[in-house]
Amino acid sequence: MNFFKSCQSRNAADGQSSRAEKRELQTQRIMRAATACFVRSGFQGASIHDICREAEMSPGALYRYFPSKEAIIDAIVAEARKNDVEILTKMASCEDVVEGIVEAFYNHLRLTEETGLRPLFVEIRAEAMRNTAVRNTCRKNEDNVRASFRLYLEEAWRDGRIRPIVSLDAVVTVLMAVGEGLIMADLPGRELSAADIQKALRAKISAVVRPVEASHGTSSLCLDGTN
Amino acid sequence: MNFFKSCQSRNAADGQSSRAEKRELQTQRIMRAATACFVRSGFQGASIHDICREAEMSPGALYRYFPSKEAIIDAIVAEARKNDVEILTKMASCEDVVEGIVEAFYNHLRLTEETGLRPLFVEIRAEAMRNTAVRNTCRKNEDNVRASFRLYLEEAWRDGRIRPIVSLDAVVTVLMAVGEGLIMADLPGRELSAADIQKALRAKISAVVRPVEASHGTSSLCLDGTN
DNA sequence: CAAGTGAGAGCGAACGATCATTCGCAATGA
DNA sequence: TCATTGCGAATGATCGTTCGCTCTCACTTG
Repeated sequence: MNFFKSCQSRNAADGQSSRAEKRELQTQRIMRAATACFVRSGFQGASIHDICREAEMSPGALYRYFPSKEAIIDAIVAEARKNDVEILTKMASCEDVVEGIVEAFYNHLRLTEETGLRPLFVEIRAEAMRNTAVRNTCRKNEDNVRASFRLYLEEAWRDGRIRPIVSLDAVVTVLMAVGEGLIMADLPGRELSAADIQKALRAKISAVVRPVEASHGTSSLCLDGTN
Repeated sequence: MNFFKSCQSRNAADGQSSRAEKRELQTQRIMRAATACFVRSGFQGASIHDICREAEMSPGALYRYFPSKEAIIDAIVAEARKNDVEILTKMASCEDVVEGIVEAFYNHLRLTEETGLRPLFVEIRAEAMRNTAVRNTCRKNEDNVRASFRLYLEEAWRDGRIRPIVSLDAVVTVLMAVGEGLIMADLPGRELSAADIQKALRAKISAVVRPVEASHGTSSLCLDGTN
């Protein structure tokens, strides 16, 4: 009943926003503002008033959409890694395992940089160390990524495309450490070419995963100058 | 004149504490307490009152030793990575490059876990993303580690013990990303054997660095079961 | 050696600022 | 008409920091 009522209200090719749509829009507006503030000052450093100023909204209005600051943080943490999905499905469609992983890492790194979300990701990691709710959300995200990696490697292994060097779980663990580390590492000031980093990554990953037909894996990687 | 006077006071084989020694002791006591609080609640989450309670000291007393909370944070950040030095010198004395690096990483990981300082390290990384002073201190520490790695690899390269796959800078960058990533990664709940991780690391590092006499590097690494 | 002295150390109440959150009320619109 | 939304002043709590005070003790002085 209520369900039908709320659905029938405005559903045609209607540019205007229904009640629920507007609510969704405002919620997103708050989350976008909060994200900007958290990037700038961290979870504890950013105040509700900061977020309100950024969202051009009063505290009273904001609290109509989120019951607490914690809830805003939780929502943002839950949404933070939604881009991982497409990066991982793109990876899964790549036959060459080494190249697939390298590109996934690189896309992950590039997207993090482009969206300016790097400080947020690190902040989330820090918060996950003490806040149980955040930790659980992170863990869930991580489990998904982990499973994707594992499935990807497992299939390639069954097809005889790769020959893993240790247990798949160990491989995945170190792989994910590399991915996280690239985000944490203080690259921006370092002035290192993307190609160099990709090359180093490629070598590293092919080592732990060992493609059987080393068509370009081992042989074409050239030894380079000092700088 | 004044200098000599202040120096001559108590300098023999004197078990008692001079003025300066006591001051140093109290400073360390505050830093220890602050570290505990920061691990528990983060830099912004831990209050001066928390630190005072932990240090069993009044706010007034604490402010005799540090001019501000910021100063405490700065001091802790500057001291946080002092253990890196011995890990790196230990590494430098290891002829086998791959083994040296693997062991350095592993010691780093183990020490971080044993001291319970993992949340602090992540917190520092997050703070470094926005706080300039913290970032500069981190950068300085990082430059030291970076230089150590580079020197280590460079010497081994000159001696013909390794054959780097890309520019040394790229190798070092990815190496450090792995090190950082291992700390960030949510390992504790994962129940993965240390040996497995070491093995995966070993393969990864030997790939990017390529020991010329692959005495045990490439050949002895066995392919393992799924789990 | 005894008495005196002053800088350093410690305390904890108190400060103004800021925090997350609430509430009464006005405006909106289905 | 009434549930929803927005507002912004107000709330009590807590924040980092200060201040006036007492006490301690290494050193100077007589």
